[in-house]
Amino acid sequence: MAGADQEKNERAGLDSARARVRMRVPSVAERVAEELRYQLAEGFLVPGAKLTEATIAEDLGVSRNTVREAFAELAGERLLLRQPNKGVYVATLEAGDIHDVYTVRRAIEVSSIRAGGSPERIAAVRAAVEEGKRAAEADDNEGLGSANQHFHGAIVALAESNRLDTIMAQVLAEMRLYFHKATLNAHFYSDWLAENEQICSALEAGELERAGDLLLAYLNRSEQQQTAIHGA
Amino acid sequence: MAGADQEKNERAGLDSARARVRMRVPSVAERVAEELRYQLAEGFLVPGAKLTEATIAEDLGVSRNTVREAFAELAGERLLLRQPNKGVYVATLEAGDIHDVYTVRRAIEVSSIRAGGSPERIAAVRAAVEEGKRAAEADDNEGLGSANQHFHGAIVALAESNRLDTIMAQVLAEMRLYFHKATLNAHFYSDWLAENEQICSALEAGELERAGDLLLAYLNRSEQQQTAIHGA
DNA sequence: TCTGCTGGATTGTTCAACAATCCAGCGATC
DNA sequence: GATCGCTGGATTGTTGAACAATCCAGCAGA
Repeated sequence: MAGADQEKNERAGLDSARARVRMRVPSVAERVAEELRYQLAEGFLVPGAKLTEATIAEDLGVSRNTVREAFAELAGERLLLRQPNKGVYVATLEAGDIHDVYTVRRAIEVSSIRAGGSPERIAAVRAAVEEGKRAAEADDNEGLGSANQHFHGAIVALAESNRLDTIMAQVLAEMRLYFHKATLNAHFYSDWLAENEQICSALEAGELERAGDLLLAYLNRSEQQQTAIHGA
Repeated sequence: MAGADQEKNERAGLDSARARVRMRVPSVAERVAEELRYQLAEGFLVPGAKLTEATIAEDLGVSRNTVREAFAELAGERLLLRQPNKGVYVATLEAGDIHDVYTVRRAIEVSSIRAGGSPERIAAVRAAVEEGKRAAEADDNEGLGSANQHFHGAIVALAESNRLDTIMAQVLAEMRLYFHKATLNAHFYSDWLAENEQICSALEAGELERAGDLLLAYLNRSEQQQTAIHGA
């Protein structure tokens, strides 16, 4: 979910014996942002809804200024839209946004898979594929969705780039917000479950070009489907 | 500079006759962020420098809370680093950051150029190349740097993706901060001036694969050079 | 030399206030 | 009846002050 944040206490340089872990105590503003992110992902807050500073502040028992800080963060992630002097609204799908999001995904996912990755990272991709299979067997729609996100997240993680990871996390958060569950009718799943398997196999076999092509084809098709469902 | 922001008043949907332009009056916090971005790009604030809220607030004649908001924005862009309870510092180059940044650039630049673009967008790339030539003739080091940034920005703009554009703008801002002028010794320039020309020609000729390969090679070499100069 | 304390400085957060802006409603006018 | 202008209420933008929490450097003492 908020996978974009937890790498802040990365310390490649090990301090002698025990690496002091720097006990992460999120600030209040961060916790507010986290809570809002959660509500957005879960569909409590639907696109277009207006968020009033005072209301949220009171609901969460924090100061209006703190809420403001959280808003700024989420606006930076494109989850909220700030309209000066009017208020902040949950982001809505504008014309071209679907294409835009998929353009980003094509860029970073295909590039990542084409460069390959360490065995551990590849294993993580495999794990996501298996996770999807298990969810399918268990008829767990919820689980299928997140398995798919894990799959694509793991692909980007191949590149071992913090920046790409956070970009991907943000894009996935956007997609969760826009395409919330509704569009995940089970008839899609059979398609990409098999396809993820294929992509993963190609990756494991070192056929990076083919893996990239398959992934690209998938993303193109997925964009078409989403565009067909929601407006252009 | 802050090319990441001005597209906020985009209105594809034209309102009947006169499109109301929505007179952009940046909020105070935004102006503070803008000022800091400027000072960062210009080298007034060097990596590692500490920014004290109260000081900046007084210097710019704004409230501490407002400075805080600006800090949050810049921290989101990775230009500042927030260390809880300690303060905010100008971002410094950590181990692996160079590779990380170039990984992002490879992903989005190569992907963008491989997909080609409209004639107008291609013309913009050409314009950046010519801008570089002129700067070279005039021995304008400053101009050479920004021409190069325009070139790579124009390449990403081929994809016509707001999201990719802002990502690229942020990456370029990071590079301005880290590699500020110092590393731009003129002997590099002859290299990539000719190379930009080649890439642009290939693009104009529709030889997208070749253009992508050239660009990729350039980015790899550039990464090596930067890594050689700064630490790993 | 190490330990532990302590005071000062800075950040994190809250609160209250006020200016600026927007919006809906409501007459007044043509 | 539609348009214009006003007005009042609500919300945002920004400020200033306050206080708790945290960090850090310096210092006293073992």
